[in-house]
Amino acid sequence: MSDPLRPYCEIWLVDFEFSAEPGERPAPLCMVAREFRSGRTLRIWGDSLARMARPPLSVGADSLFVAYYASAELGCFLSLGWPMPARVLDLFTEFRNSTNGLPTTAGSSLLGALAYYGLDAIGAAEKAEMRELAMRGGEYSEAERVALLDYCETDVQALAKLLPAMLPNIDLPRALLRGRYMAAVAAMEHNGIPIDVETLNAIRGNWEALKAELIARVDSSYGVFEGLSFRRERFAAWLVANGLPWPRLESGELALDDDTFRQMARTYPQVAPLRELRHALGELRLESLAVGRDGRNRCLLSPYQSTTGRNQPSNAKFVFGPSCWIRSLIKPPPGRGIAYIDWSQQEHGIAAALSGDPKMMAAYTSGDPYLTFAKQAGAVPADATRQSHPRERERFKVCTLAVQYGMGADSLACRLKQPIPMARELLRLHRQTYPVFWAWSQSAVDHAMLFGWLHTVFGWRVHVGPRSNPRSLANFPMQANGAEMLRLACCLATESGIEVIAPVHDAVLIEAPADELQATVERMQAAMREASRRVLGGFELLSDAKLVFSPDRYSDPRGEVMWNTVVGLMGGMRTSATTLRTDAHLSYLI
DNA sequence: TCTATATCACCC
DNA sequence: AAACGGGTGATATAGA
Repeated sequence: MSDPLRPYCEIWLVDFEFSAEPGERPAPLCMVAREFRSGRTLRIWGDSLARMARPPLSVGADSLFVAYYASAELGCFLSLGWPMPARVLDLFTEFRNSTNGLPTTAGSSLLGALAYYGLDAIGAAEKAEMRELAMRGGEYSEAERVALLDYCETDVQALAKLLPAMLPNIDLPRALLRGRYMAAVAAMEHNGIPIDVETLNAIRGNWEALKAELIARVDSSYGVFEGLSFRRERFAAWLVANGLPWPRLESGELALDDDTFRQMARTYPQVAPLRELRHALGELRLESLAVGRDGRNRCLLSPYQSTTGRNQPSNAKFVFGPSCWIRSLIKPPPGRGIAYIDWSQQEHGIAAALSGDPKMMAAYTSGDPYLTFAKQAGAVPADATRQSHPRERERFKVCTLAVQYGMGADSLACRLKQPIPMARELLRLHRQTYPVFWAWSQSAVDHAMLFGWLHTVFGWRVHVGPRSNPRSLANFPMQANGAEMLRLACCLATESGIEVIAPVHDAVLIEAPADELQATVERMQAAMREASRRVLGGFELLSDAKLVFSPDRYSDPRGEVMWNTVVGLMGGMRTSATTLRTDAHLSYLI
C-alpha cells in the first residue's frame, strides 16, 4: 500500500501552549515540534520564539504541518509574525469528519480522539492542570517552564500516535483543503472585528439600570416581576385576577412565547405593554462579547463544529451572535471601511446547480428565483414583477425556503397564515416545476439510508446517526456545500491578502483602507464567484455587498429601531433621568 | 444550593 | 409519533 505522506520531505507535528485572554490574540508560551520520521524535536520557550523571524521548521509545500486544531497553532504563528505553512493537516478536523453525525463517547478533543483509537494519553486532570498553568500567563519559574514544555511535548507525542492511526482513513488531498481553511481561520481570528468600544461600554454600564427602570414603570400595573425576573406563577395569578384565558403548552405550562403574546395582545390590549417589556429585556447579551484592548472582537470561530461543517462561534462572544441590533457596534476605524458581502440565495443556487435542475437554475439566474418560480408554475403572468404581484411572490418565496428545510404543508400553511390546501398546492407546484431537483434530493436521502453516510463535493461527511431524519439529510447537501463554498472563498481571499475579518455562514465581513474598499470588495466578490464555480461545477452564484466607511457604523435594517431606542435611552439616562427620549417601538414603556 | 430540563429568543 | 435544516445561550422551574 502506498504511503500518502511520501511526497513530503519533512512532517512536523506541532503544538503550542499559549495564554488567550478574551478578545486578545494568543500569546505563545512555548512550542514543541517533532519531525515525524526522524524524531528530531524542538522545545522552545516563548522568549526565544519571539526572537525568531521565521519558524524553526520547514513550512514550504514539500513539508507537512500536522496539528490538532491547527487554527490555534497557526494563530500563534501569526502572533509571532511567521508565514503560514503551505500544507496543513489538521487531525481535529479529520477526527470530526470521521465521526460526524455519530454520538461521541469522549467528545472531539485530543483526548477524545486518542480514546476513540484506543491510544493511551495523559489523564484529563493533569491536562486540565497544565492548561490552567498556561492560561495563567505572567512569569513562569524554571520548573514551571519545564513542566509546560513537557506537557506540550505529550501532546506532540499524542499526535505521533494519532497520525498513523488515522492515516488509513484520511483522504489526504481533501484533508489538506480542510487544513488550508484552518490557516484562513487563524487569519480571520487574528484580524478581529472593529468595535465602537465607547458605545459598548456605555450600554454595558447602563443596561442593568435601564432594565430596572423599565420593569418598574411597566410592572407596577402587573406585579409579575420579582426583581429582574419574570415569574410564571405571578403571571398566572394576574391572569386569574383579571379573568383572562391563556393558551397552554402540551405540558400544561402557560405558553409564554412572543407569538402567543402578540396574538393575545390583539384580543386583550392590556397585555401589550408586558409583551414589549419582555421583548426589550430579552434583547441584550453584551457581557461576554470578547473585545480586546485594541477594540476588536475576537473569539474562536470554531470551524467544522456543526454537523454540516459550518463554523460555530459562541453567540455570546461573537458580535454576529446576538440579535442584529448589536451589530451597530461594528464600526470601522478612522480612514478605513468594511463591507459585508453575502451570496444571494446561496442554498437555492446550490440546490439548482448540484441537482442540475434546468428550471431551478434558470430561476436562480433570473435574479429573482421566487417570482420566476411563480411564473414557471403558471401562477402569475410572464410579465409579472415584484411590484405587480407582491403577495404571490411572497408565497412562492416562503414555499421555496420551506422546501429547503423539508417543511410540510401544515407548517407552511401556518407560516403563510393561509389554509392548508393552499400550502399543499404550493408544494405540489414546486414538485411539478422542479422534478429534477426532487429526484436529486430524494436520491441523497436514499444514498444516506443505503450507505449510512453522505458527503459534500469536497468530502465533508455526515454519518446517519440517531439524530438524523429525512429532513436533515435532505438539507445536508445544500447547507454543507454552502459551508464548503464559504471556506474556499475565505481561503482564496485571505491568501490573496484581503483582510477578511469574519465569516458568517453565507457571507464575509472584510476591511480595507477606505480608498481601497471598493476595489477590495470587487476582488472578494471575484473570490466568491470562483468558490461557487469550484463547488458547483462551473455554476456562478451572485453576491451582494454593503459598504460602510468611517465614521459610519455597520447597521442591520432589522435592528435599527432597537438600536436607536437603546442609544436614545442611554443618552437620556446620562444627561437627565427625567427626560428619556421616546420611541414608537417602546412607546408603552416610556 | 446546585444541576438538569424545558422553553424561548436569536442567528444563517 | 412527528412532520422546519444547522446552531448558542439565557432563563425559569423542577428535582436531587
